Amino acid sequence: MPANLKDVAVRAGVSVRTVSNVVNTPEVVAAGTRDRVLSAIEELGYRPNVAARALRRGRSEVIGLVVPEIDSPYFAELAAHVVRAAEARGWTVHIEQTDGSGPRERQLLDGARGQGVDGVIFSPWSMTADEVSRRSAAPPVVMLGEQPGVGTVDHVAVDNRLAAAGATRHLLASGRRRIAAVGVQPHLRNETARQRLAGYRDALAEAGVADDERLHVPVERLHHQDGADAMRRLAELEALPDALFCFTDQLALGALRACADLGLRVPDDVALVGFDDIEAGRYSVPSITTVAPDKERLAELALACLDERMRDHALPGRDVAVPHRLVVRESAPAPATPPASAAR
Amino acid sequence: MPANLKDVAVRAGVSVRTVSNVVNTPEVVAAGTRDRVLSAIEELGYRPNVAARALRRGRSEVIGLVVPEIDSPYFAELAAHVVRAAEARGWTVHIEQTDGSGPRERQLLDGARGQGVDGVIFSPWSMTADEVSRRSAAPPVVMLGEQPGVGTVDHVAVDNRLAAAGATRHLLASGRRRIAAVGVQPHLRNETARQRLAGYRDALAEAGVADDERLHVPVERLHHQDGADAMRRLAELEALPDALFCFTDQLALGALRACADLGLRVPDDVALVGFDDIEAGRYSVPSITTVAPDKERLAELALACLDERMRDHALPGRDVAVPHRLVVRESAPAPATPPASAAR
DNA sequence: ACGTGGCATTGCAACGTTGCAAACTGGTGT
DNA sequence: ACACCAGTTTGCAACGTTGCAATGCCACGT
Repeated sequence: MPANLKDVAVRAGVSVRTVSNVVNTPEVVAAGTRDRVLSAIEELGYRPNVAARALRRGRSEVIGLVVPEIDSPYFAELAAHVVRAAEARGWTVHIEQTDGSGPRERQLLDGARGQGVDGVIFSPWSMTADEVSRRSAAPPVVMLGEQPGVGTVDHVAVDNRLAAAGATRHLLASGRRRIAAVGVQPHLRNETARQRLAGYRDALAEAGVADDERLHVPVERLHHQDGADAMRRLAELEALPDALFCFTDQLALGALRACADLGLRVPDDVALVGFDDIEAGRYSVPSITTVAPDKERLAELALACLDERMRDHALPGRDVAVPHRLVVRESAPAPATPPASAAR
Repeated sequence: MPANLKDVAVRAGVSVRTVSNVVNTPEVVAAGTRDRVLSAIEELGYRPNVAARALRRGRSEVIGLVVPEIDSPYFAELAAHVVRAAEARGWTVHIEQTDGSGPRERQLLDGARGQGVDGVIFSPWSMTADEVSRRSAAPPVVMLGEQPGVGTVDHVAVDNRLAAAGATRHLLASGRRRIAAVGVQPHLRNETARQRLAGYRDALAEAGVADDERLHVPVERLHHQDGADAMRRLAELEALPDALFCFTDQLALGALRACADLGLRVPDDVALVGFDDIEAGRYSVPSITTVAPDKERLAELALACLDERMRDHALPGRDVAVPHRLVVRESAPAPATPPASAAR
């Protein structure tokens, strides 16, 4: 049976309240008393009971991290940063997976209410900020990824449209003209995919390249398999694309695999750009050119938002931008290297 | 302010205790009363306060998952299974990262005591079962990975020695004779690495192949980079190895990348076998032959152990085996395809 | 000697829930 | 008519902590 405040108090010959003070506000306790209490704590191995503390204080110092799937490299890397940043604030992190299901997203968010989390970092798949805002009783929520309307929740994200345009421009600059967009999700209200498609179109329009809808490849999920399937479908077109802008690195890695199977050389025949800068893309052959969001910053900013929002529930929804950069690697090298078609 | 039992009780015109009964043991409440209470719960959006419940019951229905790093694909995939299996039991999962630091492992395990977790799934890096057992005040712990002594904690793992021997035998069967072991950790008490090395040696001995210590490559961590570094070091030997048994897929993927840089063909010049069966290894070029532990089963068995141990803290330490199989892919194909050296 | 102020310590109550055991209800058996 | 029983419902207390406000103590100034 673990020791409680009372056990420590008896041992140190002080009141329960004084022990509590030593634990929480040591500066108000006289040095002598403090030392005596600290030894008693040490001897008994006392640890505050978090349940009692949470009940009394009304805060648990626990936040929820709700993601589609923790085993997708992007979310795994993000989670690592979130856990580290949370720890720096003295918070612990509960992980929940929505498995990319809308109903489950709703259910988890509703459940969060009583689940003793002080706030939630939510990476939505199909829910929008509006919908989240309407669930009034829930604890503060910070959403990852852009959102169309500004509800009563914050959202923290890279400027997906700008980033996608940058990636596409990079491909255009190296002479590619038939650029596919892999990762479109027409049936879902997934704002991130929407923005990336918009950015892709911006860049095409800028360059005066026609936006060929046959090159928009929808996917169910964002796994390797979906990227591979997408590439195979593209290979069936009468004219092959000369580049793919994949909405995630995982899709790009899947497409890369399919290229190998199809006998297509990357980047010579097809250039690939991904998004997320996951570790695997740095070591693949060829390595993946990608849009790298500053994930550490993303996590830190999300927690900072949550922190403010926990202090003041009435805060209006905010829109926080996270820096990103294009990391040029082998799958879509810098323009100096023209595509094989131009070289011949 | 969220509704509590009292609010519901007032609304339904019953006592607090009856509402509690409806929530916890509906079968003892008369149907009429039950319906009235349920509507009140619905109307007020009542959710039990988990902190109060945990305080009163002495159980939080939260377990901790302590891993070196959640962003390593193996741990990410494992975590996904653990979270799903925990959810099926009505538990939530609290994630902590040790960053592969011994002191942090100890600190986190000690901290777990008061942290309101009912149990811990611990994937150790350098701590042994003996050490964990000695921390008496901690909640029940189930360790992932084999352990030398049987302390008072359970451990759930594949038979690493057997699995490693199988992987090595596969390489031997296809004619490889200079097989490197990548992932040795001599300075650490990492039992998993130890067992895999032992299995590798078993297979070599069996085949009458000398165990050349120059082919044991130590690594600091298990990242892609470490695998790539290992391969580069091996390439500096006077005689190149004709195969690598990498202790994790991530190391294998790193080695694969280094092979590309060194102009070595896989599997023609060098065959690769990994361990873990992470998703990325299924889509790399070439795909990675690997030892696949049944991760879903692993998670489920670990939780089952924890469950039993939570009911009976005095249970002796157990040793639970998880099934595994060798998945043959391109990086080390079946023996039918002899290595390039033999073919010439 | 006495009031004053600052510092250190304390007791009480409450957070929302559930274990326990008692109390109530209406119907049944004698 | 009365005791008894099963089926429902209830009140009280306690889990371990902390907010609040009050108390005790001591040295200082007048």
